[in-house]
Amino acid sequence: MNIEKFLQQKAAESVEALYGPVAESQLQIQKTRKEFEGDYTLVVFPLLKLSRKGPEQTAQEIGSHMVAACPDLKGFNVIKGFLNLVFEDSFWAGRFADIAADERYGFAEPTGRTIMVEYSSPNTNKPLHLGHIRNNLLGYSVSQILAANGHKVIKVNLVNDRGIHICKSMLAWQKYGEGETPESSGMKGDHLVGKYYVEFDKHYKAEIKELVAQGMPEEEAKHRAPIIVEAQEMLRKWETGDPEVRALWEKMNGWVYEGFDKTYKALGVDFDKIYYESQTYLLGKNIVEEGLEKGVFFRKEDNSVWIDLTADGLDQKLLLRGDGTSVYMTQDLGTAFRRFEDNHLDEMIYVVGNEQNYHFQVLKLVLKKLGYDWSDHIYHLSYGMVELPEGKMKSREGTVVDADDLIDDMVSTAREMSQELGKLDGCTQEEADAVCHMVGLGALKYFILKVDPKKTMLFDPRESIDFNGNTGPFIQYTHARIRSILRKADEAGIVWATGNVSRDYVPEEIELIKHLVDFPAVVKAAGENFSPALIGAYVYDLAKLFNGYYHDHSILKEENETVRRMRLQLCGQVARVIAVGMKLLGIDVPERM
RNA sequence: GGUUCCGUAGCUCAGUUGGAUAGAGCAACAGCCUUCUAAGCUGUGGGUCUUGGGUUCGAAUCCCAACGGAAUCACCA
Repeated sequence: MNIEKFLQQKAAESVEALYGPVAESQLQIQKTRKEFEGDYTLVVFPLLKLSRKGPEQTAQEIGSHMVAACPDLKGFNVIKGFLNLVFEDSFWAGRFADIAADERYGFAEPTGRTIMVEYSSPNTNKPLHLGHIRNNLLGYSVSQILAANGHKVIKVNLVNDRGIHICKSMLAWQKYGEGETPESSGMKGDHLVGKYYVEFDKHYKAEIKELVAQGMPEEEAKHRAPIIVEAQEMLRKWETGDPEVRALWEKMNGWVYEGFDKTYKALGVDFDKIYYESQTYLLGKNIVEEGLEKGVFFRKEDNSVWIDLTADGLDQKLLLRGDGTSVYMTQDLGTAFRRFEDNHLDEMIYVVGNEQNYHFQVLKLVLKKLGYDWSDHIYHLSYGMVELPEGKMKSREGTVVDADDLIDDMVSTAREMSQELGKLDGCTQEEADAVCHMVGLGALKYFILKVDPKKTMLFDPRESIDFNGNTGPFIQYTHARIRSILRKADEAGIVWATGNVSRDYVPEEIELIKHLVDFPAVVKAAGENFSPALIGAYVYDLAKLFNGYYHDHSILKEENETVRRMRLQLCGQVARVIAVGMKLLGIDVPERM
């Protein structure tokens, strides 16, 4: 049951009885701000035309009528044009009982809708960095949130495993690698391959410089440098299926996948299906044919195929090269088509950085012009870049924050902090390791996910990510403290999960129950807005509320048995909602820390 | 130059379809551990919501303009 809707209904009845018919949009119910007394507030300004009275008097009349008509309401007060309504404690006791009885609290009923979420989508020529971390965490979290909203979610990863950039790493390894392998070097496979990508670039730049010194224009040198010519030759060989090149490609990609798997595992993300571009890059040509037949596309003299989007405020866009080979857009048209056909998707979500806004705008528009209705069900979850204080991260300039390094740093910081505080002294090494990983990753994930996805965010490597304040560890710590209380209650043989409970609440308890009541609406909003940040803010507020309560009221030491039981149950539900909420962010919470 | 997005405290960020005196955290300062975990709690200071117009009972939020920043406008993916 939605309390806002319930109150809106009650308000409508009262307003109609007092002043006549009223539109739903006129009845604005919102939570009462905490500096005023009350639970929910009706804004009466929009109703003044109906009542033909001043705000104060209108609010008084509606308030009196509502309280008289609804036994759950204890009273009301009016400040300016705001009617603040107060519920009986018994009402909140009822809501709390509902929550406790609902084993799937926060999860919506199945909708029957199938949604595919594509995220991660790395290149196999270099290791993952902080930008990929944001992508992965967002994609995974949004998938969890959509699933909680009752949708069937298919998580997919489209690996960009072919193309000139891959050949660059391969060629450099062939020329300068001297047979180096992950085993022989002790390097993680993706890092080893990345090393040769950088190596290529070094030699390439040196060759360009030399050619320019010999008098060649720079633009020409970029195309004529021997090493790039060789890389392009390698790509041609790859495309014709040259066994030697293919074998090298498979070997080096294998190293990269092994490396990626470790990073994915450390991040706690996974996929239901992995696509490889080497298998999908030929898709889409039939769509190009179709577009030509329908007259939506056109062919230029050089045989290349285009679509003219100038009437839509965009440019002309290439869809197929003159030699008949495909481009990025061709493949994306093909894969989108294939995915909707094969999976009967209701929605397709691409978690891709905002640098590709234009691409997705074009993709949707092209499909629309071809007459595919499902183009409306493509959504580009466009997230902002992660910037460093110096600006954008650039792989080739070495100004990237490496994903594995960052994860390791976070875990070791968590370990240092735990040792300093003596938190894990009683634990086995295994338990301690697990908690440090949980906390370190919790700090990282929360740091990333608490920011609105669409906004550019800043990461300063010189300032380590916080473990105090509005952070993942703060929330994890709150959970651990609650679990500790419940553990002690059980150890002391206190029966708290069943039996009579007090309904005599302190204000902080009402606040906690009110906050718990909001959870399903927050999950819904997070799903509709594809925003884990909403969940993050909610869970943080809940933890903060609880910590204040914990500080001021004893739980285990409460002598009145029914009060103590009520408090323990409240703790139990707070811990549960924290755990579920964090799970939607892909963050685990510990039993102790 | 065209298109899109952004501009809130010293810093990092919240601010639900327009609603009450714009909120957190960090940093700074002052307190609270013989009491369920101090990764916690309480308090103080800190704001022309970039600027200027407009819409209205009411604007950080909507509209227009200016200024500042980012992305993109590839036969790369």
